Amino acid sequence: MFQALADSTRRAILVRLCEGPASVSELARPFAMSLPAIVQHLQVLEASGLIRSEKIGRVRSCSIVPSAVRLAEAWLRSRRTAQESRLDRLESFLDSPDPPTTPRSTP
Amino acid sequence: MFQALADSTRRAILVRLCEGPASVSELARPFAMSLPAIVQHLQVLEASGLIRSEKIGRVRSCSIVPSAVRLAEAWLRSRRTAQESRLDRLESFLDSPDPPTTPRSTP
DNA sequence: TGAATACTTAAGCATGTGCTTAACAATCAG
DNA sequence: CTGATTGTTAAGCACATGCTTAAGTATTCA
Repeated sequence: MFQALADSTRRAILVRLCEGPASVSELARPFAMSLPAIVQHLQVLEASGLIRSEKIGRVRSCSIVPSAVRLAEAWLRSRRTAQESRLDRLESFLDSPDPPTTPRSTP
Repeated sequence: MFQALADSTRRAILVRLCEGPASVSELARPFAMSLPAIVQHLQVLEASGLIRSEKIGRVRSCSIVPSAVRLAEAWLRSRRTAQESRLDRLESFLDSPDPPTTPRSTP
């Protein structure tokens, strides 16, 4: 999933899809890149679960999967909060003027 | 940055660093991988801004940069909320029983 | 000083990734 | 049916990535 997010073209496609579903050629339009290249990016995005797509007639409509984005977000948040709560514990330890567990007195 | 997050070894290193700073060989210990390989991963992580490191004597101490993690998180959140607010607007549009801007009557 | 520790640098290699072109479906419009 | 539109498949190529080993450098300790 982070692998899928690692490419700037794919991120740009995601940004576009935030505005609503789009077809393959619609997604390809802004890029100076062949259509098969875009299709490959879409395959990576779909394999990662970040988007889904459905083919109706000859046009494939792609849309974002918010729950997948939320998943990546949650991973990062849990890393960050783990780190921050560690800092908080350290801070409160350093701030505590006279911890009862420490026999030494503050000079 | 997402590029740096794309590798599972690097993500595992980040998870480890959430528990506090660590030296290079300390970070390398859990992995069945040569030390230079780990150093390369650390270079990628540091170049992306996700970690920083400082060499004291002969040991390099690495630690996480929470603000960078927050940045990646914010990117994902803004994508997700953009998408969700779009859905909300659609929903409220569909729910509105009689929009005053629409001249047609509901049959 | 001399050996052990803790990295660092450099070179090389296998595999993965992002792109291309060319050729092939499949569907819709006239 | 014809031909334009929309996408798909396949092959191939250049470069990036993740690893390795071998040979350094710097720092600490006995």
